[in-house]
This record gives sequence, C-alpha cells and structure tokens, in this order.
Amino acid sequence: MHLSRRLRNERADIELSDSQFSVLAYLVRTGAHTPNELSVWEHVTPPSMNRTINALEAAGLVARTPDASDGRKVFVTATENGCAVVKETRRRRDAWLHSRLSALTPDERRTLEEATVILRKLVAP
Amino acid sequence: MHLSRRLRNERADIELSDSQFSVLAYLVRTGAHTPNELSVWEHVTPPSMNRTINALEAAGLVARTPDASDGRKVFVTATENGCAVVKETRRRRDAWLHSRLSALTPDERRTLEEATVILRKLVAP
DNA sequence: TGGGGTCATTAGCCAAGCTAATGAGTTAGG
DNA sequence: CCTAACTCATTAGCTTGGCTAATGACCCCA
Repeated sequence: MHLSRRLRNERADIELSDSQFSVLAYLVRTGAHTPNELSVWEHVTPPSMNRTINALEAAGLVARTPDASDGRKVFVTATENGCAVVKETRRRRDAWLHSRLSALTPDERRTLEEATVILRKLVAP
Repeated sequence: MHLSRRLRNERADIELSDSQFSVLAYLVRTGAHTPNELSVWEHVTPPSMNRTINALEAAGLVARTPDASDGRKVFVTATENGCAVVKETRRRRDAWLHSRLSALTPDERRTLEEATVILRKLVAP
C-alpha cells in the first residue's frame, strides 16, 4: 500500500551522519546498549555519543529505557523504524556495490576478497 | 645541532588536520596552485579552502604570491618549512606502515598490491 | 568603455567533536 | 548504617572545518 511509499519518503527526509548510522546499525546488529558502551565502541566521548543518541531519538530511530536494576543506567535500543532505515540503507548500498563489482572479472573479485582478509589482519593484528 | 631538535619540537607543536596535510602534500608534490584549483582538487568550496590555506599560511608552511599576469589570481606554494613537514610526516607514516607490512608474507603483500589497482578502477572507472 | 563574468576573500551558519561541570544513584569502609 | 568516593548520563560551552551568501577587485569582450 502507500505505507511503503510513506516509509520511503520519510527516509528520504532523514539524512543520517556517518556516526549516527554507525550507532544505529550497531544497535540493530547487537541489541540494547548503554550510552557509555556505545561511546567506547565508537571511540568518542560520552557527551559526543549523547548528542548522537539525541539526534537518533529525535528522529524516532532509537529509544531510551531506564535500567530497572541500576538507576544510573539507560538502555538505548533501535525502534522498529530504526531497523527499517538500516535495512533500506543497506539494501541501497548493496545495490550500488553490486553494480560496481559486476564490472570486475571473477579473478579481480577473488583478489579483493583475499585483500580484505589481509587488511583486517594488518589493522587489528 | 640543536636546530634539528628545534625542528622536531616545532613540528610536534603543529598539529595539521587531514585536509591541511593533504593540501600541503599536494603543493609539495605538484608545485604552485591557485586557491580555486586546490578547492576543486580537494572537493571543497573555495571559502573552505581559503580557511585551510589561512591556517597553513599562519603556520608558515605555505606562502601566497600574486599572479603577475592576472591580478585576481594568487598562487599558493609550500615553503621550505612546509616541505620539511611533509617529508618528516611521510617518513613517520612510512615507518609505521613498513613495520606493519613486514608482518605479512610476500604473497600477501602481492595480493594487496593487486587489490589497490582493482580498487582504483572500482572507485574511478 | 562599460557590463558581465571570474577570482579571492569575508561574514556568518551549522554539525560534531571535545573538556569541564553537574546531579542522580550506587557501593564500600569504618 | 551511613557517609565518602565513585560511576553514569547529561548539560554547558568551546573549537574546528565544512557550508552559503555577499563583497570587492580585476579581466575581457562588444
């Protein structure tokens, strides 16, 4: 129906920064985390992460819920809408990547695949 | 003498942003350019490039010289000091990279080399 | 010789990082 | 058991490096 159209339009409106998308995708992938955990994961300071969370929350893509067992803590989770944004963005990225990769020979693709393994070793040995 | 020590200290003081270093290195590599040319090369707007040039000029790493044949234009060139900064930074980067690359097998290094060629094709076909 | 275009630059906005400070809540030591 | 120290999240306010709009000098063509 026109719900999917609405979704598209809404997403077109929303422009996420790299760090915002990164946090959102991380939440979708790994579930709820506290702001502190997120700041460590993203290598930014807690206030910076707080700002990122605020933006995502204002856009309705994540929600804060208090931790029942520790009043200081807060859990941040991706909303249904947030999951949808990640899924759709990934779909578009994959489409782009696929169109570029299809211009390569199978041999070239294999070389790239091996390279990613080596690069991973290089950066985090 | 202690001139080299002073150089090091001065360089330690100076913290160049990525875009500043990129412009400086480009000038060292390719000689004088106008601000406009630099902004096109770096994919930023002329005012942004102007700000970058100002910072480099204030640090004594580049100099502006008017174009004799066209009063609107200005040439930006790396100073001797700017060349030294680029050379030293490259030296340190190369040292780091070399230490990481030497942990790889020759086969792995060859794979990486081939991958860079393919990636270049992929990004700018 | 004057009017449209090109260049560098200035002014001022915004996003996203940072440090320092605050306040609520937890925990450990006496 | 209670207080002092710590741990979170959050707020306040700074800095940097992008941006657009505006300005002023200058070139060139008709």
